[in-house]
Amino acid sequence: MALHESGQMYLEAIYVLTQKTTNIRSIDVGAYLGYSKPSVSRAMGILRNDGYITVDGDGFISLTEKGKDFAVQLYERHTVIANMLMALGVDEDIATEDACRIEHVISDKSFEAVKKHFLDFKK
Amino acid sequence: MALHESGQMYLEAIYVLTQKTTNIRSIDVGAYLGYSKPSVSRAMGILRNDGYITVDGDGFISLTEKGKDFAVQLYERHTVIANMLMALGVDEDIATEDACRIEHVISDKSFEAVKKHFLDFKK
DNA sequence: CAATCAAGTTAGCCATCGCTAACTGTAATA
DNA sequence: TATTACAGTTAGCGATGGCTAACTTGATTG
Repeated sequence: MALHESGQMYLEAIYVLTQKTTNIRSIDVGAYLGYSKPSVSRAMGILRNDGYITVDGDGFISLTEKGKDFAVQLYERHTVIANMLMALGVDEDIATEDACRIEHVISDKSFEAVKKHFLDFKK
Repeated sequence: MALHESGQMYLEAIYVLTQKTTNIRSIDVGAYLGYSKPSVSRAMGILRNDGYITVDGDGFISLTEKGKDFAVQLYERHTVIANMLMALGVDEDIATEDACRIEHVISDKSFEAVKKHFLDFKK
């Protein structure tokens, strides 16, 4: 099954946290996103069930190949969109919030077009 | 109450239809959006309740001042975002679909920044 | 050793927003 | 006039995805 928007948010959070620290657990994901334990628990069940993450006996979360591929793509979208907005003069916090929402709804084609333009624009 | 994303979609549809034809009814909105009669009926109830539209005895829908202001803003976002994507080489149908989703999630500040850049870029 | 705390899960509520089925009421038509 | 068609509404289902309350379980600590 394809990931819904909320699943993508959780996956990206896991990826970001994994870059900073090793040994990530559900509680850390919840703290990062500002969500309750049961919400995270359910989401982790779905991500695990769909093969995006694995969870070991101590509750530590790892991204599978599939999960990491997806998260890396999402995170690239996030950073490109946020950087583009900031380059146009938008404050970092607003650019980040907007990137968080736009990254889930923009098509591959539009994203690639925006990215290409932004790279040219920076020159 | 602030309009949710679906309410914004209905409002924009009403606005677009009103530009083309007068005497718009729920059935036309449903046909335009591809939604069922009950879905439109509920949405119209919410828009009417929140003061975005009025509905006369024959079921004809009119935008209130508040509704029109909102719809015009939304539609401007839609056209600017779609035109921008097309200017970057995205096909019209994809640009339109993406604009439909992005217009509901982008902040005022980011939209204004994108719009300004796009106007400069066109020169 | 008992009490407490931390992490996770289960059960179940609520809102949004699609849907179908089935009803009402009015207008057109055979 | 009786029937049919059309527009709208009501009732209620199902998915997503937040939440609280309350439980389990294991580790820590007084």
